[in-house]
Amino acid sequence: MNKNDSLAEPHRPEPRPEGYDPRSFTPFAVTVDIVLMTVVGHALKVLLIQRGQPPYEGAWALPGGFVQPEEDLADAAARELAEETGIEADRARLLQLGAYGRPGRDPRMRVVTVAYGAVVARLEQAPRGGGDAAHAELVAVADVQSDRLRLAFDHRLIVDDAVARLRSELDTGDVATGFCPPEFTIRELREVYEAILQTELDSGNFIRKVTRRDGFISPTGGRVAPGDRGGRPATLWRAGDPEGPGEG
Amino acid sequence: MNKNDSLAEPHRPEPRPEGYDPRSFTPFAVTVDIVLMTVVGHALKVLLIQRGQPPYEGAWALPGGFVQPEEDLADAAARELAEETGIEADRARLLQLGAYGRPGRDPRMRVVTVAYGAVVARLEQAPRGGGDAAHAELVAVADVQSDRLRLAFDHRLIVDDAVARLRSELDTGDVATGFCPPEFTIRELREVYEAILQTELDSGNFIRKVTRRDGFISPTGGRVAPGDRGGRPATLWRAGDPEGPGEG
DNA sequence: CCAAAAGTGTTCGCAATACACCCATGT
DNA sequence: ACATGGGTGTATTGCGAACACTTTTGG
Repeated sequence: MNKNDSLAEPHRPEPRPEGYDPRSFTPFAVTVDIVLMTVVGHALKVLLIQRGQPPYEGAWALPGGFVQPEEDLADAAARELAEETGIEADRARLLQLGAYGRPGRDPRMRVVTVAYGAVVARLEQAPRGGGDAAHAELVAVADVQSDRLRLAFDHRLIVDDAVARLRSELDTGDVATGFCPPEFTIRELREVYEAILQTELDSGNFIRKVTRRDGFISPTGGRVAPGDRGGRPATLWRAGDPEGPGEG
Repeated sequence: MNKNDSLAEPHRPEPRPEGYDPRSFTPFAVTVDIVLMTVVGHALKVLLIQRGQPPYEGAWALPGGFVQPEEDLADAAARELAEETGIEADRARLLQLGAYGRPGRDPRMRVVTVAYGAVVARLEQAPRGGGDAAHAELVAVADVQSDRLRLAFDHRLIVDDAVARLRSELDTGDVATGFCPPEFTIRELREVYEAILQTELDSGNFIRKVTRRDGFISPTGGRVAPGDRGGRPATLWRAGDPEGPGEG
């Protein structure tokens, strides 16, 4: 607390209000961690990788890796996403969640990680990326939050924050359509909401709500054939404005 | 995009899904930057420091500094706040805004900064901290956003993000009371809203709105004498629940 | 008594909810 | 005909905006 005790501070004589002395700093490792989320059936799932070596051997961890020397944080997130899952950034929506840097969060070294949420359309099974045989799996968020799974580092915290952020952005942001394929029915969109919020929503009211929201979704003109048991064919929609920015 | 081209990557042979190889990483400088915000009169203000040396000599910058080796990010923010402004963390509300790490954002070196918003009760003049004579000033956010002031690094972006976040948290979070002293009238609280949102709010409706919100404010029992021109005396309030967590 | 500021009541319109109802299809 | 799912109409309710009104003070 007191700025006069200078125990473990390497080269930092005193505070510099004009910024800092660029020659004297303690180096950190900076990584990005990806919270890849998708909705399968009635469950929100997150991609985790089971660790095969210490620390936290056997525990589940978020995919991630080092930020490269000449790379922006968002670019690093996109690259790690592609490398570790095979999903190119244009198939996912990335949003920064925040930075996590508690000392000791990685027992090996001082690491600050910047967490990114990645929203992708229904993945039925965990993608295999990078050409390695690590055990990646799409895990229900409920299993994480009920402590049925042991998560490495502070990744439980990061997942909790990601889910909270996702819920809060559902009604205001454009995140929800990211869980749907390029063309989708309102039923699919509603099931995304229901999986994330863990509630049942009234179909009719939901239709009005999302169609009224300006610039949120727009009809493609197409329709989709009903299922085996009949029913009126559903309208197809895409994210964003009719000719607006997005799917062009 | 292809993991086989390894051009500018120093010691990173291939992606490691189990996390990363702790021996091979590129070191970053990690700093915290503080967006100290306060409401003075009808204006939202932010604390900036005029730089006396290159780069960005003469431009205005956010206070901030390096994260220490054994320090959490939030602790670093609290320490920098105290060192550079003399404001102890218990007088301010700190909230993490996000990480900024574009390559080249600091021409001297690769720096990732974690920005923190700090909300404090009315500061009439810029606090002087740290024992140095740097020129610190409380600047109207309007002056920043109208480009009347030149900001260093990507600090304009950070200020914009901070203000946007502040506005969005006004209606849901507890930020607003942070701009008020420990005991305050609803008029003071309303003036905070008006300064931040740049609107006029109906007094009567505002009273109902904030008093109805659960756990937001509670009466202290005290009243305050009216001004020179008379008027009914106002009730005094404090943040949080009656005996709840906060002011005790 | 009048002005000023705090706080309450009253009305109106909008938006969310509940739910009935019609539409288009398969069997 | 009937079941099934898509979509609209309608009544109710709760909340916020606008604003009139009451309360409590100073001059």
